[in-house]
Amino acid sequence: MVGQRKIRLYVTVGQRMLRDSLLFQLLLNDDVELVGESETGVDTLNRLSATRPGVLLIEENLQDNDGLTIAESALSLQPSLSVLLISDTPVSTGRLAIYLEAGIKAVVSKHQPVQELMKTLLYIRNGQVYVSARNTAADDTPTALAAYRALSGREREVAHLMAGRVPVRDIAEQLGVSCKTVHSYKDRIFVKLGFERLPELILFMHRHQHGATS
Amino acid sequence: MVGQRKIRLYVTVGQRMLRDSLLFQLLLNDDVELVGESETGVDTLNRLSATRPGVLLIEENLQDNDGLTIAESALSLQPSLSVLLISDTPVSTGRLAIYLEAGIKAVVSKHQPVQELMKTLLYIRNGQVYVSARNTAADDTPTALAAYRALSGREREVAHLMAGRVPVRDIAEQLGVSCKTVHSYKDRIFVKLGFERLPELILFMHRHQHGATS
DNA sequence: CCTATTTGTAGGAATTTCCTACACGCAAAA
DNA sequence: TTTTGCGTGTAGGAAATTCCTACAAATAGG
Repeated sequence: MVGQRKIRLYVTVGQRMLRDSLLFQLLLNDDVELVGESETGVDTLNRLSATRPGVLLIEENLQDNDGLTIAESALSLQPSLSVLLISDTPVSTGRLAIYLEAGIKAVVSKHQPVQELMKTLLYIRNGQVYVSARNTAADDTPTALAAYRALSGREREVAHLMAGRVPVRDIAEQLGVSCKTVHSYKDRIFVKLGFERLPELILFMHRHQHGATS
Repeated sequence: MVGQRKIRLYVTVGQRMLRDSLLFQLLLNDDVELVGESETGVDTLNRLSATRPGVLLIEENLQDNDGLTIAESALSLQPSLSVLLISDTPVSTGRLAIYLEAGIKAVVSKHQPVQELMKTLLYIRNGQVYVSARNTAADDTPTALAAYRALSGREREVAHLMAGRVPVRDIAEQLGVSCKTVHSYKDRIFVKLGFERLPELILFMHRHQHGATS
């Protein structure tokens, strides 16, 4: 009962590289269904009625227009649309208020981690507004960090080894337990930290100096 | 014998969102070992000798400096370094020449697909220079597209269904073959198109109108 | 017409994912 | 203090996935 129906997603991001890497991330989630993508605002508006997205993920600064304007037009065309704006800079409370006023459901800045984007997307899927806890400063994985500190000894060992890309088999051997046990640790670690795939853990461990392999 | 030793990668990208999503991509490859990351050029230079990367992936336009300058400094500090520059705009032949002159191994623009980045990274890992085929215009998955057209009938059917997130089991049933067979198709499709994970296929199919699931 | 490759089909082994289980210890509640 | 309960170390099972290998029929090139 995580989420009811699929998220019909439309993505408007100018640069292909960012759009692609965002989409690769987002599409890993089964609930995300891509219904369209554009580089520009006008193109987005043109294709809106044909694609009928539930969520529009759109950059604030587009080549041809600004995202806010496009979002407003889109909302007038299709009021049920949930708009998630990606801003280039951290969002001040004042700006945020303006956005919300305009009917935008959430704003994520490019200075926030990608995971934030997915999280926000999941939140606003049903038309709810979502304001992330502290999106002003360089907050960063505060949740994950707290969770990490709460890991048990064994879990940390495994987390460390996994982040160093040590194969499960070797970890099991080193710790003198069965592979199954290692997998259990892995599962628990991922659940506790809220991660889905190895790169997330690697990156996290690296960033918190817990990952030094050698 | 795909690649000899691991790629010791240092990433300098200003915006967290882009950096993260690029890293998530790149770290999916076992051969990539992240040794450091920075948002700024000076920070990169400071940490260079401590991290000793083999490849420096750096944005052209940094907040504090321009990537080219930083790259040149980095190269004088550590001549064995392979620098991969990420430019904001498509790269003209002239600019490319200047970059190569400066000792940069390759340039990828943000208007190119992410896969291009990984491909390039793999190419330059051993110090070779890599100039992608046509990086001027909106080329785009020309390889994959050609490969797609060369898929056999059965393969296309499976590709289509998989892109629509139909479970393997259901595909097998629909086509009246065993799950194993479907997996074989899947493997072949991925090999032929040069993809690694489902989102790539989904995106590709979507972009070429082959993915419409009703 | 004959060899070489592609295509449709599938099996096996190793790994991974997702659950469930369960004893033990420590901590809070009674 | 005795009980109840949650977290931790440990592991098993089922299903799915990945990575190979196999092999006959179809087909394309000579």
